[in-house]
Amino acid sequence: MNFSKKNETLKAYLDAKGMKSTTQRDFIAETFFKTTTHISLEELLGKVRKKHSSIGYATVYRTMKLLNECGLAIDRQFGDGQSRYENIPEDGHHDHLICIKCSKIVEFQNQKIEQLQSESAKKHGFTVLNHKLELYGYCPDCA
Amino acid sequence: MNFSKKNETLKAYLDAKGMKSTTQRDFIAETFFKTTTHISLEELLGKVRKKHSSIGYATVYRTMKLLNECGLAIDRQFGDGQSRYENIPEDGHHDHLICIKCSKIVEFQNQKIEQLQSESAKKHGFTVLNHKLELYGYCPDCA
DNA sequence: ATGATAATAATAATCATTTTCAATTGCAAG
DNA sequence: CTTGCAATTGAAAATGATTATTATTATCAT
Repeated sequence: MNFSKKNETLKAYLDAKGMKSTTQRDFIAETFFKTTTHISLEELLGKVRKKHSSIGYATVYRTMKLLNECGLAIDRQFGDGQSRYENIPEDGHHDHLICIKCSKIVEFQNQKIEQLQSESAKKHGFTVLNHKLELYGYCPDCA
Repeated sequence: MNFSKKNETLKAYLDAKGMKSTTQRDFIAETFFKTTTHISLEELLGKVRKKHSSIGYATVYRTMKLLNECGLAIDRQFGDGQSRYENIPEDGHHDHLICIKCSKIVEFQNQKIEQLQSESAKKHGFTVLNHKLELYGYCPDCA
C-alpha cells in the first residue's frame, strides 16, 4: 500500500509547526493508515509494538493527536470510556450502530440516508462536507 | 411540569430489572428531566445537592446510566474528557446542521431518515433507542 | 561531527468514573 | 403496622484512560 499523499500531508503539517519527522511518528502513522476500523489507542500500541517493541503509550497518544489535528484521523468517542481513531477511508463514509450495554460497534452504510441528508441540508441552504450518524441501542446479544 | 410518561418508562424499566424506586433516583431523574442542555455529571450533582445535599457522586452516575439504558437520556461526549447527558425533548428528536465556520446550529427533522435508520438497524439485529445525526458544513451565510 | 533543540520511554501524576462495603432503605408478606 | 431481606446508598478506595515530568536519546542544520 502507498500512503504518499497522507504522508505528504503529515510532513507538511510537521514542517509548518517546526516539528520533526521521527522513526516512531512515521511508523505509528504508517501502522494507523493500514487500519480500517476505529482503533483504540491500546490496540494501535499493540500493533505498533510488534515491530518496535519499545514505543511508549505517550508517543502513540501524541502522534494520534497530531494526525487528528491535520485531518488524517477522526477522533471518535462511543461512550465506552476509550478514545478511538478512525482512518479516513478511501471508499467513503460509514455510519455506526452502538450497543449501549456491551459497547459493540457495527458499521453500516445506507446510500438513501446520505441522499436524504443532502436534501434536508439543501432545504436549509447548507452545504454539507461531513456528517456523523450514530444509532444507539441493544445489539442482538444484549437485546 | 409533568413528567409522568418518562417516570412511567423509568418505573417500568426498574420493575423489569427487579430494581427499586428510591427517593434519590426519583429526585435525580426529576432534576434531569427539567434540563434543556447537555449537562455534565458534576453540574447535575450540583443541582441535585441544592435540595438533597448528601447525595453522592456514585448515585448520580448510577442513575444517569439507568436513564441512558432505558432511552430517557442521551450520553454525549464532546472530547473534553467529561460525559454529558442530554434530556430527550417531549416533542421528538432533532437532528443538527452545524456550520463549521460560524458555528450556527439548525435543528431539523426528517421522518424518512428515521425510518431508514430503523431498517438499517434491524438488518443488523439492533434495537435502537436513540440516535445522533449531525451534518457539518457551511450555512447559507458562510457558503 | 557538533550543538541546539525536539522527541522519546518510563514513570508518576491526574482526573473522571467504578467498585467496594458497611449501614440504610424500600417493599411485600405476614 | 412490623419484620425480613434484598436492593440501594454514601464514603472512600480502586481503577483505568490520559497527561505531565524528566532524564536520556535522536534529529538536523551548520
